Amino acid sequence: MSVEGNWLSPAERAAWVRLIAVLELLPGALDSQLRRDAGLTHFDYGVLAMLSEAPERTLRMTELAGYTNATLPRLSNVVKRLADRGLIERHTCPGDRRATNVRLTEAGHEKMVASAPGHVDAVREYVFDSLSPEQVDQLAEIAGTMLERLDPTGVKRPPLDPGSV
Amino acid sequence: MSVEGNWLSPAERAAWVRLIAVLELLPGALDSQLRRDAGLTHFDYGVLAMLSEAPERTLRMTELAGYTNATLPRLSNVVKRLADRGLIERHTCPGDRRATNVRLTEAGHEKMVASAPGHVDAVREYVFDSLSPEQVDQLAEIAGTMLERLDPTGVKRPPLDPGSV
DNA sequence: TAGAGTTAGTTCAAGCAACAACTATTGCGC
DNA sequence: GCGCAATAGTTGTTGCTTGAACTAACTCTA
Repeated sequence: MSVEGNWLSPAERAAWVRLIAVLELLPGALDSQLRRDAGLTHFDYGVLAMLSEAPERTLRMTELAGYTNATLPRLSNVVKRLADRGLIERHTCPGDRRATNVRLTEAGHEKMVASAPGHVDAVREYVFDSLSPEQVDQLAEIAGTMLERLDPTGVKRPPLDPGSV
Repeated sequence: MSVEGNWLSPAERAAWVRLIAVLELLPGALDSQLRRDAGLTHFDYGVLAMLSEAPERTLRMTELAGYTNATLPRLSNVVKRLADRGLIERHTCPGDRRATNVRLTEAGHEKMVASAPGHVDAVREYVFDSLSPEQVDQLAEIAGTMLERLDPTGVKRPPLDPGSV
């Protein structure tokens, strides 16, 4: 590139090219597995997973958008499609009629139960099987640090209850 | 989720939810900066960067697709758009008339020189500024390990010359 | 209790990506 | 040499994401 100035160091560059490649390849790999085995996008799966952990299996659109790191328009379309398939329901909130509560249906819950194991296997295969326990902790630390820059307000982090995937 | 079986450990789950969030947010953040400041997608930028490091600033389509982790149809469209803007040129390879050689033009090189510093700043801001040198090495190691699972043949790794971003 | 401003969500147009089908060129076997 | 398979790219269709309006509902203030 021959541009002077504050360039990346060799160590940073090595980390960067690999991170970029992971960013490009991992989402596609996860999408392929879920789409093939469950007919779901990885993002769809995340929506269902968040709902399945929420109290009453219900969340408000804005809250759900925050947890899934999505914009509201994007979530709106995804939720519409999932509702058409009967996996979730939409109810206007009685208290605030601007708001919409999204609820996981029984069919949606069964879908999760059926598709989760295969997805977990894929996550293990692509990510955790080849990492040492120390590396898992390092990854959590590093990704958490990045998140504080990417989402400084921290709005977009779920309660971190149990069992997300 | 209440599904028995080989679930993720708490440590793995902590790493996973953070990694997922980074996967969702970082590409968008990089895209926004480049689109706003340079009128380029992050993928566009990667294409130009790869070309700027190649000998003669020229690469074959298939080779370039490998380096940028893209499918050939996707690259074909991107290259067409970049060529329309005068940033690259396409030449049928004299030796093998099936093949297309893509070359960075002088305008394309100037575009890189103009937009690289701002992009590097963004990369620093989102990723490296808040990581220790040890974490940078750990990240390189971890991402490299994942890549071996995601791209076992290793086809998709560039020569790792100097100055990629 | 109006009116201004804010919040929640949907919809619309434009652009990009994935997958499949297609063309053109090359190389190999007989 | 002739024909078949493999290689290198392109094109076209469909679906999804994004960003910008737009509607509806709520709140705060005068």
